[in-house]
Amino acid sequence: MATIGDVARVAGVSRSTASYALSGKRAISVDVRQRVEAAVRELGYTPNAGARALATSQTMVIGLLAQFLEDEFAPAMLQYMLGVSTTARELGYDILLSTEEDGTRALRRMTDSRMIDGVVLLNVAEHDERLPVLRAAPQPGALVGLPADCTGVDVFDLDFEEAGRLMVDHLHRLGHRELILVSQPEHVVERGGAYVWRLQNAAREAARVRGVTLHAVFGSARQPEIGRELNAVLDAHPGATGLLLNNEAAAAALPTVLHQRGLAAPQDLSVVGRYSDEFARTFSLPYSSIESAPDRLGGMAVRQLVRRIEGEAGTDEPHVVRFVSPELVDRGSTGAPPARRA
Amino acid sequence: MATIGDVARVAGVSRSTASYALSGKRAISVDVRQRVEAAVRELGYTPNAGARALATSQTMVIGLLAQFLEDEFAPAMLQYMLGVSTTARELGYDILLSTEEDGTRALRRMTDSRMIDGVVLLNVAEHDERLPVLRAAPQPGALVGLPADCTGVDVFDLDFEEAGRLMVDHLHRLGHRELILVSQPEHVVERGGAYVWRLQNAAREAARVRGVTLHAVFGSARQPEIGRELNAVLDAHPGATGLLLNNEAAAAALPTVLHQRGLAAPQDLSVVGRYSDEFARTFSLPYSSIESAPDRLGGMAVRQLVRRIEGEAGTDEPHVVRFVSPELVDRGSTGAPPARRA
DNA sequence: TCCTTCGTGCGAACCGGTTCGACAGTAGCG
DNA sequence: CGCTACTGTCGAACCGGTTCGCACGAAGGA
Repeated sequence: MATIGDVARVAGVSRSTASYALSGKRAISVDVRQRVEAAVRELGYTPNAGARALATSQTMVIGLLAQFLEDEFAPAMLQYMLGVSTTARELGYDILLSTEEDGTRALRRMTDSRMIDGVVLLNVAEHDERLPVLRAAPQPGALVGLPADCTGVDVFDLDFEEAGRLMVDHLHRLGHRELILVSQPEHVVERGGAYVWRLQNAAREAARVRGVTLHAVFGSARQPEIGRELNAVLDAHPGATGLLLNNEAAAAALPTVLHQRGLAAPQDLSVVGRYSDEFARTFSLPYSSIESAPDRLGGMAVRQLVRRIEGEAGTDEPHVVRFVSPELVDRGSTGAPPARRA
Repeated sequence: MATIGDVARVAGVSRSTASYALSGKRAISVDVRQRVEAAVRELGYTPNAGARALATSQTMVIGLLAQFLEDEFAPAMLQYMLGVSTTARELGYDILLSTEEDGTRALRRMTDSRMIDGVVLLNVAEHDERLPVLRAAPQPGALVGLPADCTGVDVFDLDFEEAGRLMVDHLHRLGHRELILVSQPEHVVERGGAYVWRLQNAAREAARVRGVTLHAVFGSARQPEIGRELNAVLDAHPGATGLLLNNEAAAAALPTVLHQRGLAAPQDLSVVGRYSDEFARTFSLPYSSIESAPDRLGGMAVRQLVRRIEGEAGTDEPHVVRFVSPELVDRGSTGAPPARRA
């Protein structure tokens, strides 16, 4: 494999001159530059990443810590990963991926051995074990997901509170007065998935303010349990005319459930979900939903991370906590409440 | 950040001695070794990955080239990625992930700049553009998916021919004489997804031998199209009593379709799919299926790749092409054909 | 004409590891 | 007792880049 020494020799210059000719960090005569470039082409030279990392202490690699927790919807995680990966590549960075259960160990390995210039943490929990490790590391980090303590990191998340309000307000405005909210499993919350209750509490509060009855339940993450639970909760609240879903499995199961019960949305029941458009397309879910924008969030995290890595954001520049405003994608599953549910 | 020089100084030895004490590649007195180890702990020393890579020309990183092609089921790809990732970690390797559309460029970048010791290619097509690049690279490669030309690489794939035969034989043995096979979209085949017709042709041949009628169709990768197509093909062949699915979207859509038509499996229709158990669990698909074992395939590819990287498999050792035998996971969706389809 | 300045290129040091060869000191052996 | 063998350590070189300081020649100004 050709080294810069080979390039220099073929071009008839010194190694340092070859380096400068390629980086452009010093003035080089056109003649020499062209000779160097010709040598590069002739030899098929590509700089050795390890050597460059050693010399510049820049790896041009970003760590991506994904964790696939039980009862969280794996395909959703994939969307975040893709958002991070494609944006990173646009900015010239590669991705070192970890899917280890023990995220702290993976993070420590990556940062301590200086394999990466910065790191993106996905699916950050309320009290995430990885955060102390990240704060102790010399590399900057960006999070997707809102922890209790945001010091020292840049944070991006969907505004789940606003999402909860939006769901309730939307149906209230259409005339609904009794709603059901199906969240993700309760132990996801207990594990630190704060977004579940962030949405739920805000929805509750909005319902209270509007004088709307809201039945909030936790649903399973799998069929057939979630199907049974949906049936049960619809049985339990025959007066409810709107269904809010903050649970991918519930959304995927709902078509069958509604069909079994002979219900149609929005004629008999208005439905609003909270998931990504990609998810909706893959499973062709016909429900209006709050776009969770995983690719966008992942992209934002990477962009900010790269700004910090490249020092455009001075180390002193305050860290950001940015919430993406939820947007309701109308797929026609909401309307005026029926006089009486079938 | 502490370097091995710092460790050496604190331990009162030379850099080389510190290095040997840690690697164990030469005899070191217990006294010195303990002093070095103490210094490591005191300073929190971790070797710099770039420097080590430069010195040893081993990065302990494996490239993972995933491509998310249109109309291929993304969550399935994720399962392969997870299989690769977890096995790599078990063997001490990290994963450099590329999801670029232009796989050749990503591959060239990774190999030429020596960021990786080897590479796993997912979703390999019949005539995959990445293969010439891989063969020209100094690093070994392992594929998941069967290309036309396997020289110079290790190949792992599900035995799709056997899978096709197994599906047909299984239903034939139960007494079925007219079957429908729904494959993935035709343009997936045209793009080089040979596994589609490998299964289909073998199923056709098995049907011919057994005297079974087989209606083979290509299905869409999305709802609602695939739902309509399933209805149409069931309408078109009222005598068919068995349904074979080599199409994740079709499997996901089938529960609703069957419900709409008032059919139940296996009473009215026997169903056999071809997807992973993980997929079945996530969407709670009640159909028996040929396990596509993505995690296992990914793991096998990595294991073989690491053997080559670490030279256990001499460079001369012949490359392997290994097919995983399909296994039918019985979820109770097949049985004797009904006297007459409802 | 002499001195300064600028444009170019070179040599050497450095990044942080690993590894080879040399060399004391000690043990083993006849 | 002298020779060999082995153990344990060190110094130096090397991996392949980048970057700093310096030198040299030509151009420009006084």
